[in-house]
Amino acid sequence: MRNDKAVTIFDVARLAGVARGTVDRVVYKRGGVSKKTEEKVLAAIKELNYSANPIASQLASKRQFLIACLIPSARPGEYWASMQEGFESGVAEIRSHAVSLKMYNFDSDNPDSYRDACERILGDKVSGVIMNVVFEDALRAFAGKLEKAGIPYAFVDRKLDDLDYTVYCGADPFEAGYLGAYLLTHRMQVSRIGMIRIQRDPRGQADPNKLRREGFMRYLKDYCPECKVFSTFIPPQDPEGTLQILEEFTAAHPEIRHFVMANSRVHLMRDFLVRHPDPERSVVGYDDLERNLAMVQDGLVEYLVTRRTPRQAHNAVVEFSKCLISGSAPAKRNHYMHMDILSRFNLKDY
Amino acid sequence: MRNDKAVTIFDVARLAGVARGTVDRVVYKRGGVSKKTEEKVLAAIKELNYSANPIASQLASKRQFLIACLIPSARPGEYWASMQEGFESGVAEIRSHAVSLKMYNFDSDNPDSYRDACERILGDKVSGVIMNVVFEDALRAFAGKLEKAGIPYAFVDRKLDDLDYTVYCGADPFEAGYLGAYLLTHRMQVSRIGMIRIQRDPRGQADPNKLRREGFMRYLKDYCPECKVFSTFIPPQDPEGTLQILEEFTAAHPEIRHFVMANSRVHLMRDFLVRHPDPERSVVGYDDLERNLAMVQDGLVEYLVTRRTPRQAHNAVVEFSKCLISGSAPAKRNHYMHMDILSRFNLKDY
DNA sequence: CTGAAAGCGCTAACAA
DNA sequence: TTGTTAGCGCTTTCAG
Repeated sequence: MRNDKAVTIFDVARLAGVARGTVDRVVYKRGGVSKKTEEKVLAAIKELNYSANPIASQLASKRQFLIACLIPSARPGEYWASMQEGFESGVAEIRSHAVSLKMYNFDSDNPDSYRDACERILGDKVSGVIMNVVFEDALRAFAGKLEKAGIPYAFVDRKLDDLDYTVYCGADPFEAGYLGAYLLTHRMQVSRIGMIRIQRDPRGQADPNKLRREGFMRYLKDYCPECKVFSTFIPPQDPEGTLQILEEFTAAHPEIRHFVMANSRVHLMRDFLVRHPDPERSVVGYDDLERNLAMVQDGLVEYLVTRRTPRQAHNAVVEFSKCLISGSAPAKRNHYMHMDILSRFNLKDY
Repeated sequence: MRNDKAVTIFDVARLAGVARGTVDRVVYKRGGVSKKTEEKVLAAIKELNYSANPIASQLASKRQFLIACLIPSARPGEYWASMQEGFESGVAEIRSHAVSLKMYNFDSDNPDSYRDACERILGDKVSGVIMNVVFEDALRAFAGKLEKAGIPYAFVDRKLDDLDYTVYCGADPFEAGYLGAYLLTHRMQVSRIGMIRIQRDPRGQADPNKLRREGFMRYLKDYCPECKVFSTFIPPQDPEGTLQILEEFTAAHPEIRHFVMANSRVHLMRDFLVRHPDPERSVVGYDDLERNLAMVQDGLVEYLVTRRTPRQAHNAVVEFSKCLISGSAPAKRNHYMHMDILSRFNLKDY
């Protein structure tokens, strides 16, 4: 089983009666080989069960791959920042210096800055692009251009199913929503739930948490049909305003003790929760931002539903790189990640 | 930041005014270099911020590493089988053909077969050993011999803290126990818990789940001090006997609706649970065996506390290999894994 | 103690 | 269309 280790390109060449260069041409489908020789080589490869030594290949070829990462800019600790971390640890894993990354950040509230970043990518002649779904229409236009230019692209976290992406790494948002509702309600009698949402200035942006909310509502329909959900919207950049809105909301609905935030910013509730302690209250949030984890640690959030954001990104660059390096389609195109449940007692080492 | 990519051993040699071979000797502390030259080389390395290209290094050195895996033999689907899977996927990740694995299985009920396997390893002149803790005394003796022979070893899952292992990958069993008690009791009024244990023929075997049980009890002490735990023991190889014991146990304690199995075999309760359905009952188990996952899927077990067994093993061989290849101590010696909570609604893609 | 040189298995440019 | 050859960056043996 491990004796195939000895099989080199040289053995194949000898058996096929050709030069090493020719074998190489066949292996990498570089063309310029007669049908007949190709068959001989292929036969020899099969017979010897040859597969190229990636180490040697790496060393000899000075090929460089530049992967463009197209994601919103973020401050440290925000969602997109941990995604960026994941990208970087991904290239670290494929230790070969053959792959490098370039960030193309844009303002997630500004489609023009997005289009701008796309243009820069097209101008830079990168080998591939990893991205998320933010502005759907602009994304479709960009993907079209990439395909025309023969540049492959991959999705992290969210994807558009009908596009011709190379790989995808992410979790099912509908299921995440479903799970969140389970965690918020099981073992309890819950008749009212407060759903806190974020005021957004959409400008063509796809609603990023729609599917999560749908999953959440679906669970209720399936298991707590009598349960009612009341929503309110808070301004993400305005702690004062947020506090006030939450106070008004809870004053108007004093019977609500169960809250959910389907977006990644349950930490925005912190002030409110700290000021109005209530042992009967239960809060479920999403995503493994530092500040969210701290909420769980401090007992303000009971459950956090998440997948490892950095790992998702990490996997994406690893898988995508493999495709680029090998020049072939991935063994598995869609990599769905398991959803993690985080509580106060399994937070360590996450 | 990426321009250090150009720095080769040649640059260092030139700057230090020595031959490449000398630089190599210094880098790998192979000795035979005068203090003075060594300093020059070290200075040059620091100045250029040189670090060896692992790809080239790999290719040039024909070193081979054979890692011995010392774990109990297992049938497919059992705990040790998934650990073995993880080992194998680990070597697959370090694609370099420099590392290979050899399994040394023993009968987990038979210390003699264990000692036998140890002897075989010693005879085979392996480069390193990955193992778990089963027979503590015999293990200590073996570890001593390994140290004497200069063979490094790593632990997966469980470890003995006072031994001089190279790396460890696993999860904290005490915490796992603590978490399990939380999941079994929170949001509920629980005053009695049934703990199902396995009848074992110890013969010098360390009790593998002691710490888990301690963690479990500790949680109760901290959060449900009035809660009482009743134990019973079932025979692992005897479904009839198991059923009968469980029936007797529950007949004797009809008020118990909360059960825990701290070992990896909650699936042994399946028959009983199926025959005596009870929507009020709650069961918590451990470890991600296929058959346990099926119990969760079928609603027989409410929560499973686990870490990815194969991943643990996978990480162990990857980390251990890195140490072997680089010949140096690991950056991080203890790799603690986060504990996963598995429920019916986040089972997919695990 | 140190330098020189022959590869490791593969790629790519150049000849033929 | 195919063969030849000079490296990739490092290790290791053999002289000196």
